[in-house]
Amino acid sequence: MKLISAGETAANTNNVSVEAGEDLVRIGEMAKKYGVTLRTLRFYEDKGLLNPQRDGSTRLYTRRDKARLKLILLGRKVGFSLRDVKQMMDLYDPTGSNTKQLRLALDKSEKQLARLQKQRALIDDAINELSGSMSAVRQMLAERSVPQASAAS
Amino acid sequence: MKLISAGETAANTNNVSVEAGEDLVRIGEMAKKYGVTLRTLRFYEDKGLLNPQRDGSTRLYTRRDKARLKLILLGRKVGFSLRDVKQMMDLYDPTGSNTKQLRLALDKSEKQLARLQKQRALIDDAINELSGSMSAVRQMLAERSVPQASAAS
DNA sequence: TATAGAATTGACGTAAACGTAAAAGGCGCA
DNA sequence: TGCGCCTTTTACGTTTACGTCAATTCTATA
Repeated sequence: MKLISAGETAANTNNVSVEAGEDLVRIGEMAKKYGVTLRTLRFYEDKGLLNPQRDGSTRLYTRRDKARLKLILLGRKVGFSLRDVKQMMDLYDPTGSNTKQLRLALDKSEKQLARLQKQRALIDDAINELSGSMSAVRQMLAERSVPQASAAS
Repeated sequence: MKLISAGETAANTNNVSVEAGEDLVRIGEMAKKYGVTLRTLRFYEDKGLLNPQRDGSTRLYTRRDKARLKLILLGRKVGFSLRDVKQMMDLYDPTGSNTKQLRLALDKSEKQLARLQKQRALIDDAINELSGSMSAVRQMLAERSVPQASAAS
């Protein structure tokens, strides 16, 4: 219902990867490929973690975006917040040695490792506490189901 | 600025525990005693987990409330939600054997234990993954700081 | 060309456990 | 009588990572 010049139409329609073997994918394929939802990809973009190209309004993800997404997912897996991930990725400079980025990543990793170990300890505590009260409860239930032979000791 | 009968005033003022050795405490003391905030106590009450008496509008916590609060805190410590805690406490019947309550508690505990163990496994994974990438990063930084004698393998 | 299937932006909703004012009432004490 | 402290209720704010519509537009295909 909108008139578009033939040139534009020809350039944008159909064949998605026309410029090079750039291997561009749209959001649906991207989501499927990495097991995330469309919402997630848009959210990451909104937070400045991804920057897909656009064909008109359609997002086109390059292999650069794929690499970044992999990093994001790894980061999330080990418990980094998206802020942390962004902060680390923002330091990436394709022309430099990225020493600063690596140092930051190492620094954050050490802290996160400490957090994880603390969490582990907390969970262990909880497990122990819970196991303890569970056997107490089992005790009570057992005594209750055998009301005979009680009274002493 | 509001007229209150002398009787009421005499009955409500000053000495808080006048009825018996009931050992009633107000919210401030209660909070201090258990290391929680006022907001938390009111929140728990709002959620039906606590039911302090009232002296006018002032909350007065009995030892029953203290026992319940201890349970709540224990529950939170081992990872139960307030909903879970409430569900279990709601089954408490001071006249019965509470078998149902114990069974429910045991059931929930088993599930929670499973969750905790799963979490522990996840954290272990994360720790391993993180340690791995940390040593990789350390590698890169080490190579970078010794740029001499490079080129071959 | 009609229609189903993607994709877009925008915006409110969710979960959990409180935090944080705001405005006001009641208490003892000097 | 004024001050300061404790307490009350009400209600919106916080955090994180999205979920879930809704209204539209685009695109491919039959």
